[in-house]
Amino acid sequence: MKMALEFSPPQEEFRTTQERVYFQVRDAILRGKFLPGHAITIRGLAAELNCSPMPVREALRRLTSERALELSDTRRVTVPTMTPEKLAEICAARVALECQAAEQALPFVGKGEFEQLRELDGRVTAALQQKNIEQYVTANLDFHFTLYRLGRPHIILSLIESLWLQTAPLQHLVFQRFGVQELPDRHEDLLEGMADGDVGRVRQAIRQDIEEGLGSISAEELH
Amino acid sequence: MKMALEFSPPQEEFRTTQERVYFQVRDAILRGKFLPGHAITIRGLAAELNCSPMPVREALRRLTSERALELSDTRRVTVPTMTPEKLAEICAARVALECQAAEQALPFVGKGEFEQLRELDGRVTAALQQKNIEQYVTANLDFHFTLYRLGRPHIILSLIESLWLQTAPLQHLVFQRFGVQELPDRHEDLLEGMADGDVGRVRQAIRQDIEEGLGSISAEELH
DNA sequence: TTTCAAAATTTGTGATCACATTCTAGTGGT
DNA sequence: ACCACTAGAATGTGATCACAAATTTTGAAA
Repeated sequence: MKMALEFSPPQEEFRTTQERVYFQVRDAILRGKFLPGHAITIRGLAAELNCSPMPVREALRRLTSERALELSDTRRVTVPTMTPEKLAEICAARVALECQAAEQALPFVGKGEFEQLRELDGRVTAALQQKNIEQYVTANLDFHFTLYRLGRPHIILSLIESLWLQTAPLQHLVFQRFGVQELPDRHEDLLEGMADGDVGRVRQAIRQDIEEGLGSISAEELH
Repeated sequence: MKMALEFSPPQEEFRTTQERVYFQVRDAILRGKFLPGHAITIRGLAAELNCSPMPVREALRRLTSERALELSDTRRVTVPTMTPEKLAEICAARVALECQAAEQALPFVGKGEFEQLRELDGRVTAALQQKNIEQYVTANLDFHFTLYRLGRPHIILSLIESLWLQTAPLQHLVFQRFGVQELPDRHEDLLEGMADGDVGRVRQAIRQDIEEGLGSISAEELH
C-alpha cells in the first residue's frame, strides 16, 4: 500500500541519507501521521523514501532510543501506545525540564524577543479560535521552543524535544477526536511573568500549561 | 593495536549482537575506559568485539543519540569533550530530574529499602576512605539508582542515565588526576530526609550532592 | 461459517561489498 | 629543522545478500 504525502519532502539539505530519513520520520510523528500502535517496517519505509533499508534502520534505531518509537518484543518497530503511568512521568519530566529551560531563558528575553513571543502566542490563540488543529500544534510548538532556545540550551532542549515526540501521537489522536477548542493555555500568565522578570510566576505558568494540557488528555480515555 | 580488557565480557544474554555491543560500549564508558576526545572506529570496535561492523554501527548510533558519544563534523565518532556550558546544563538537568525521581521514590522507601540504601551508602563511604576510585564510582551509582528505581520510573530514569553517561569520561579523568578523597557527599542528609519523609530536605540533599560533586570537577580545569 | 495448522511471504539482523571522503605517513623543497 | 603536498591506507555510508524468526495467507476439517 502506497501512502502518499505521509512524509514531507526534506526541507534542508542533509549530509547523509540516514539523517534525512531521521528528520522525515520525526516530522511525520510530530505532525501526527502515525497512530499509536501502528507497526513500521524497515523495507516499507525504505521504499517510500527511495533508499535502501540501511539508512532507515539507523534512523529508526535512533528514534527508538529517543523513545519516539518503540521496539516490540518481536523486534518490530511500532508507534508507542500511551499508558497513564507514562503520561504522568512525561508530565513530571516536562515540568521539571521546561521550568528549568524557561528560567534559563528569562535573562535573554529582551524587548524584541518578548514581542516575537507575543506574536507567536497570537497565532496559538487564533488557531484555537479557528479550531485549526494543524496550525495550533505548529504554533504552540514554535511558541514553547522559541522561548526555550533563548537560553541556548543544548542538552536540556534535546531532552525536552524527546518528551514532546513521545506525546505527539496521542495528542493528535485526542485532537482529532475532541478538537482543540477547549484547550486551556497559560501563555498569558507566562508572558506577564516574563515581563516582570518573575521567575516564580514563569515556572508556575509553565507547570500549569503542561499539567492542564496533558491533564485534559488523560481525562479522556487513553485510546 | 589490540586493547585487551577494555571491554568486559557481556554479563547477561542479549537477544541481538547490536544490543550486546551497545551495553559493552556503554559499560566501558561508565567505567572510564574512554578518554574525552578519543576517536572510535567502527571497524576497530567490530574487530575487538568479534562481530561485523553492522551491529557496531547501530550501537554507536544509539549511543550518539544519547549524547554518550559524539559525531564529529567529519562523521567520526568520538568521546565528547566537556565544556563549562555543557557541564552547567547537565548539572541543572540532573538536579531537576533526580529531585523529581527521588520525590517519586519517597513513598516507596520502607524499612527494608532504607536499610539497603544505608548499606550502599556505607560502601560509598568506605570507598572514599580507601580512596578506591573504581569502587566509589560503582557504589555511588548503585546508591543513586537504587533510590530512583523505587518509584518505578522508566522515562525519567533513562533521561538520568543519559546524563550520567555524559559526565562519566570527564569524571574518571578528574578522579584519576586528583583522587576521590575530598569528594563531598550529601547521602547522610538524604537518608535523614527520607527517614522523616521530608520531601524538601530530600530535594535539597540531592541538589547539593549533584552541585557539589560536579562543582568540584568544574573547579579543576576542564581537561 | 468457524477453527486451526501448515505453507508462503514478509520482516529484522548480521555479513559483505563498493565507493567517496578522510586520515596518515612519507616525500621533497625551503 | 620545518612546512606543504601527495600517495596510500583506513574510515563512514549506503546497497545487496543470506538466513532465521515472525507474520500472514491458505486450505481443509468440523
